[in-house]
Amino acid sequence: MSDTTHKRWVQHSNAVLRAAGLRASAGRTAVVELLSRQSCLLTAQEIADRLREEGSAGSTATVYRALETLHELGLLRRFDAEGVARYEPVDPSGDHHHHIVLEETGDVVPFDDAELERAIAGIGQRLGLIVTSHDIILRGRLIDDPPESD
Amino acid sequence: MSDTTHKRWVQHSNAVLRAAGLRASAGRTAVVELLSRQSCLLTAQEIADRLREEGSAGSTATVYRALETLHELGLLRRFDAEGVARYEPVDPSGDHHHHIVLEETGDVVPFDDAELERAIAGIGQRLGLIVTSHDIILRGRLIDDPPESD
DNA sequence: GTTATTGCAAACAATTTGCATATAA
DNA sequence: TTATATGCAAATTGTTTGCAATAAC
Repeated sequence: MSDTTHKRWVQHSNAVLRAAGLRASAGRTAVVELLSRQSCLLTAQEIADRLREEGSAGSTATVYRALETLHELGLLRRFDAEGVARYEPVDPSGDHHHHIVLEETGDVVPFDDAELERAIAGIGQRLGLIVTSHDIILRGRLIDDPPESD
Repeated sequence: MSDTTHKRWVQHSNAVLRAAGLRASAGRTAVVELLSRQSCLLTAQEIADRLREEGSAGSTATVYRALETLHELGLLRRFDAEGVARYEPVDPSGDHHHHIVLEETGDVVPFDDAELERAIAGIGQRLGLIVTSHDIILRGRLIDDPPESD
């Protein structure tokens, strides 16, 4: 996400929160701020740690509560993997990406692919249902990397 | 999966386990048996409960250990969602399906879609990497269902 | 016999919750 | 003011592990 997109997401989030009757409180605001700077997956712990590092408020409980609220309001996307949840901002313009986990390193790399989106868009009709969201995680490696040999 | 496929998976699993130097022990065998009958996602707890119901061996620890082993050997697929892991057999013929979570009920329905598979198959080349596996979860509702209104 | 496997209970890790206090509106 | 938000600590939930007893091969 571009710098402008970050700001737009913060504003959008604030608007949605206000509209839901919630307040611009310190803890939640700090979480929104932090997430807006980070375009890709963060865990609750990582968020809590960083907030504490930079001196912002943010107890574990507050971070978890903020993430739950933001997720419910559709402002965050959530991924569950290996027993931990990770979150990232949802671009209000509708843009989104997916993730591929590199098997060598465990790194998570965002990607997007028009062909894939097209296929997903058609699934609803083919199966007779309304698809409201989708999560896709690929696993693989860079083409140059040697295959695993442990 | 058909009845025959179930049996094939059990046999395949047993072969792989033996090849890995592991024994045909009671607990793990019961887990394999149970999973072969259930083609779709089960949690460790569900497995442990069912085993106990039907009188088979199966402490929590054994179930978790069996699932870990089977997953490592590529015999199971694992999905993380809402803080719980779910497992299902991997069809040795390479067939696989994906899942859609119905938002009304939480039910998980398996589906597969050739178009989607085709898109995924092409992603590797388009992005310059080797995709070794993929997990896809859709969320949505049946076309007749009324949209949520809470 | 030797080595893998089991079950129990204790240990863990991620997340949630109760409650009294602080704070935005 | 008054309802929302916070922080702490305790409680839950899902999963892992140490260890002595047991079962496969």
